[in-house]
Amino acid sequence: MKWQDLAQQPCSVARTLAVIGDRWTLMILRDLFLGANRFEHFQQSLGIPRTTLSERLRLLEREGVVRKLPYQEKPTRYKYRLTAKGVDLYPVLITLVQWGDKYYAGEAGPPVVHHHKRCGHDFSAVLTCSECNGAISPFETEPRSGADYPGLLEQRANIKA
Amino acid sequence: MKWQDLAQQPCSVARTLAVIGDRWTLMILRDLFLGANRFEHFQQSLGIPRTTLSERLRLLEREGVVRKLPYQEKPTRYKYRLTAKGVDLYPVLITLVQWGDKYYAGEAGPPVVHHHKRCGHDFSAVLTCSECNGAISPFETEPRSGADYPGLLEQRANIKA
DNA sequence: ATACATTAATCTATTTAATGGACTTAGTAT
DNA sequence: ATACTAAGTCCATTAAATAGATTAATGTAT
Repeated sequence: MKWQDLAQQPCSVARTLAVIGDRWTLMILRDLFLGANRFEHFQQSLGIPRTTLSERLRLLEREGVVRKLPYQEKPTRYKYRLTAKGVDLYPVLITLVQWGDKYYAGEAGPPVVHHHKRCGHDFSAVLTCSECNGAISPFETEPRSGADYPGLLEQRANIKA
Repeated sequence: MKWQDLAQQPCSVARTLAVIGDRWTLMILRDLFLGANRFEHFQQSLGIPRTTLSERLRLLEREGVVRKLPYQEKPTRYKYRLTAKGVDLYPVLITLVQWGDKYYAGEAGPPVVHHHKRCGHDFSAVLTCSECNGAISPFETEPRSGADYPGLLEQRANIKA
């Protein structure tokens, strides 16, 4: 099965990965969250091949994750800015960072720390429940089929331990 | 620049993506969190080429994200189980799901909802600050260079708006 | 004027990775 | 004996990634 076909599945992970589930794309998003916004910035910061960068930016723009904005005339040149939809990927990037910090930081500690300007402390992000505000542990949650997808999980449930 | 070289960078995003930053790998992790654990499960559930699946599982095992456990003798056959390190990827998967739910669920609503057994409600996950417990907005945070990486961000800071 | 510099790409040839299908191995069931 | 299962591996084909050169539209320095 080809990759693209997976994106047609009724699965929010698959659909999300069809847009951003690529190493370079996620690195571009990292740079965007750190303030980079121009083609040359991404290219130099990441060493990404120009063709690949061009193709990825086009996809992100088509999907409304970034928007091209002119920053000068004659010749008109564009920078890339995260849209609201793009900014909504912040939790994905933060959770990726934290896993890397925990398992791959080594002796030197995390290369980047995250500061919460509101409270004035360096923080780590904690997943909490929208309903009870308690911290979420994967052992206390379970996936359930959505209203319009009866039996979706049951299909996978005939899985032996 | 090749992919692998990026993983050498002092960046927790890059290092994390070197392990799990691949579409198939993240889909395999999705299946693991839904309870799948055998080679044939992943292959049939995802339609992934067997060579690719084999290679990805080997990498996940090598990195300690999953562990191979025998589930029968004669012939000995193995299933895959998330390690503690693997379970720690739960926040990544949940945030990916939620972004997909928000932007790609369509009319029918999310295909899967997440239930918090502890409080008895379907929930969405909210990122909160470990220090003040407030919800985290990307507009109220800033990245700072880690103690042993002075100037790391400043290198990227000569970026014009 | 001419040459050089910038920026954002694109074009092309080469290298690398993904894909699909058949095959293997060790055992069980008919 | 034959068929079947599970977890892979092997191999030929196809697609994607990569590196390097080139382009286009300007502006700046000599």
